Amino acid sequence: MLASRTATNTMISENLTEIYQLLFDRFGPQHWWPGETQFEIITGAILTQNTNWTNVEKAIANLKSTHLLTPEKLFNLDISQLAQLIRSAGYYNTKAKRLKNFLSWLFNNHAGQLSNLENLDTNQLRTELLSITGIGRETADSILLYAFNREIFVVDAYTARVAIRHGLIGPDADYEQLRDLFQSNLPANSKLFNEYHALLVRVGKEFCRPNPACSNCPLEKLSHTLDADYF
DNA sequence: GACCAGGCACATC
DNA sequence: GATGTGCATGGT
Repeated sequence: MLASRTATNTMISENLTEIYQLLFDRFGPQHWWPGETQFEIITGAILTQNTNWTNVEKAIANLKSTHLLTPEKLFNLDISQLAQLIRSAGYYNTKAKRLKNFLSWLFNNHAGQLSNLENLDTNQLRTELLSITGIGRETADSILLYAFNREIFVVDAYTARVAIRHGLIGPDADYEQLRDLFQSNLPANSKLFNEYHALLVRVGKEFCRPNPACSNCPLEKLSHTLDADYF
């Protein structure tokens, strides 16, 4: 049992490495997360929930052009004004509240300083982020990886689709099982996790779509690709 | 006009 | 615990 389990895990590691190489060879570095500051990355992570990134870019451009993209400025900004500035990102009333929730937590618990969060260990920071209404697992993990360079693998709809379609995990895997798949079978390296997740989003957008089946996908060469019965 | 996009909380069963 | 629904803009 132990031997077969070890062999299986080794195969998964090899498959994950092969996938990474195929994606990186095709697409090259993705330069994620797009954002000049830690706070811009965090803001983008909340604004991009179930939303196309181009819509988020417009909202962030508004916050930048009005010189409001700092924790202090947004914390003091009227929520209805914030909602209007981020309108293009969709769900703008909901997301204005969520940004405010994050900022209230930051100011009430950490003196409004992102630098104070660097002192928290990854598990504690993750737990605290998840306690904020409007910050779920993907958003928390995006913040941990892309804003704080923590060794957390971000799971999203693309990650799940690629992993399930290529037989790396069963079709009913939940978020934490998917995160564990990558974190337990890859070296704990935030640079690798950063690039890997970005590449999965890239291949998911361009090829690994629900329908029709992919064509000319860089992962066609994988030997363990399943028929697309799961989607 | 339909469908999709780098989710999440909440109600209901 | 699983399932359904509201939230909303902008591109294809």
